[in-house]
Amino acid sequence: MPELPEVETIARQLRPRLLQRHFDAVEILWARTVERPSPAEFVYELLKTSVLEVGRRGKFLSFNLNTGKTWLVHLRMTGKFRIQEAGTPAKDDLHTRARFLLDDGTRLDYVDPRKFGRFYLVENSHIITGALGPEPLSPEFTTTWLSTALQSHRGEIKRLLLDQNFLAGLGNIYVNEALWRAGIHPLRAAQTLTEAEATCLHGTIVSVLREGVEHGGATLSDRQYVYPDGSSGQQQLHLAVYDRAGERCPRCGYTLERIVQAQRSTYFCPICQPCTRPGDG
DNA sequence: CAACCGACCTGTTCGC
DNA sequence: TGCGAACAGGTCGGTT
Repeated sequence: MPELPEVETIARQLRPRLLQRHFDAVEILWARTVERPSPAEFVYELLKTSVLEVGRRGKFLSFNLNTGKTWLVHLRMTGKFRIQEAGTPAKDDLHTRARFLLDDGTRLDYVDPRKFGRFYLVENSHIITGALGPEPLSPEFTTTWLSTALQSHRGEIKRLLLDQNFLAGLGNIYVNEALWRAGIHPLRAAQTLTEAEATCLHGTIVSVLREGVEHGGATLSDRQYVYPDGSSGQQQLHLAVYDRAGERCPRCGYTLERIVQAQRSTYFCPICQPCTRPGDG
């Protein structure tokens, strides 16, 4: 499910539920969910600790613990958290991979059908997130930075924007949307973007992510819950191109196209996103 | 280096 | 209806 806006929404929902709470019980039902340390050590280290801070870095959720360690979660494709209120009959999901009992009686389930999501418990979050690129919604992500950074990359702009070590948090949905809004063809070589295009792209990356957060992220699959409290996002109603091959471009009315790039679907408008830069013919 | 590909997994949808 | 192929919001590691 999650790109930056979805992970941010999850963090915001979990924060008030987890701050100052202790873990009274921790169960790992699918061992490979815990990347490090071992599942047994993970359980041992988490038990009886409390949560001082809930945050996000790129697509990672982070929980700072009173032991000084940090629990990081990457949800990958299908990871989800679900809060089950104290005193209500707990519903079991076939795909629950880990369970946490909090000291207020709340149960926190980690559900992940495809088992791709990973937990990390580390002394310093930098061990896991240190190589990530800048946060697109932070002051360090500036037009100047983007414009300059693009110049040293010969590869396709879409692939580059999906690279978390270049910029942290964009995924397939928001990259497609940002490029469409900026009128930039996804196959363009990054370093061929003009300064004006880089400036525009910077603006669309920020706006598409901000809107995503404002709308509570995108919920693509209609089944089950998505967020810890059982709610869904609304950003999917505002997507112009993602998963819309064959439909009309909201801007010009031409038929949207799908191509495959780095083994992932790319959606774009061949009219609004010409494959050459302005003035090249 | 960059591009490519399989691996990791399960579920849903689409085409014949 | 059934069955296999393609596809899915992500990333890593090994090979050209």
